[in-house]
Amino acid sequence: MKKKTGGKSANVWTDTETSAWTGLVRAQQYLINAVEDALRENGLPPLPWYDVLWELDRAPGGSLRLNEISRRVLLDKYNITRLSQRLEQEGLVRRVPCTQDGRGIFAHITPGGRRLRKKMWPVYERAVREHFLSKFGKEDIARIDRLMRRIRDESGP
Amino acid sequence: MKKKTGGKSANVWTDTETSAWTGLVRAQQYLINAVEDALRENGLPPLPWYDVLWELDRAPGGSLRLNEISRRVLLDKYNITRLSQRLEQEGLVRRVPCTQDGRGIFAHITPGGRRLRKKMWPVYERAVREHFLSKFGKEDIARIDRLMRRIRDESGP
DNA sequence: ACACTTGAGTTGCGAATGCAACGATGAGAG
DNA sequence: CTCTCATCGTTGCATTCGCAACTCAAGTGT
Repeated sequence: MKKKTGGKSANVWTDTETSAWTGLVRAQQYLINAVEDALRENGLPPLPWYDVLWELDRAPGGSLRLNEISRRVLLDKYNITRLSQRLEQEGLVRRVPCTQDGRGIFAHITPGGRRLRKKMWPVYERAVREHFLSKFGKEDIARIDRLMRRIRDESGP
Repeated sequence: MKKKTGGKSANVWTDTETSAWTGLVRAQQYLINAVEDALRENGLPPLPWYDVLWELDRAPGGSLRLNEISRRVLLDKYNITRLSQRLEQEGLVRRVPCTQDGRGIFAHITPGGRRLRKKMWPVYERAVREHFLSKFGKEDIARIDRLMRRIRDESGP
C-alpha cells in the first residue's frame, strides 16, 4: 500500500493507469478481432483492404500517393507497397506513376474497388455497431472521440 | 437511397461516431507502434513476449495454462502454442504437461523469464507514459478505464 | 463398454509482416 | 554543375500469422 509514487514519473503505475492502458489495448484488439471475424465469415477480404479502399474512395479523384496512404492508415511503406500490389492484382486499384514526382506512385481506386468497399461496408458497420457503438450513448461517444484525439495530437517533431 | 433499415440504426454514421471509431483504432495502432519501436530500438523482444511474460509473472506460481494465456492476451491458441515454444527455446519459460488434465500444458516462467520482463519494463513503461499516460490527468485516465471496460463487458450470451 | 461430442493443443502450408539493404529521384549547398 | 543528403518506393530473407485439418484426452449419453 505504500504510495511512494509521490515523485510523478516513478517506474510504478497506479492500478487505474494499468487498467486503463491494458483496457485500451485489449478493447481495441477485441474490436479488431470482431470485425475481422465478421468479414471473414462473410467471405470478404481483411480489414486493411477496407481501410485503404475507404481512404481512396473518399479522397478527391479517388487516388492517393502510397506515401499518404501509409500515413493515414498507419501501416509501414513496404506494407503499403505490397498491399497495393495485391489490390491491383485483384483489379481494385490501379497503380500509376506520378508525373510531377518521378519517384511517386498513385494508387487509384477502380469502379470495382468502390463496389467492393460498398459491399464490405454493411458487414463492417454491423460489427462495429454491435461491439462498440451500441454500448455507448451520444455523450460517451463524443467523450471517446475527444480523448482518443488527444493521443495522436502534437506527436510533434 | 431508401432508408428501409427500420429506424435509427441506419447504415449511416454520424461524424462523431466515425471519428470516435477511427480515432480509437488509430490511437491504439499508434501506441502499439510506439511501444514496439521503443523495444526494438533497445534490442528487446516484441510486445507479445512482454504480454505473456507479464501474465505469467503476476500469476500465482508463475504459471498458466496455454488456454488461459490465450484468453488473457487475446491471441489465438495456435499463436500461443508457437509463442510458448519460442519462449521455451530461449529459456524464458518451461512448458510442463498438466497432470490433472491430460491435454493441458502449463507455461511456467523461469528466473530468466522474470529477469527479461523486468529488463523490458522500463522501456515499455517509458513509451506508454510518454505517448499515453502523460497526455491525461487522473480523471481522464479513470474515464478511459471505465469506458474501455464497457467494451469487453457482457460479451457472452 | 460403446460411440459421439466437446475441448486443448499441435502442425503444414500458404500468406502477410518486419527488417534491413537497395536503386532511383528530387532538393540544397558550394 | 556536381556532390551530398533526404525522400519514395521496392525487394530478399527470415519471422510470424491465419486457417484448416489433425491428435489425443474429457465429458456425455446409451
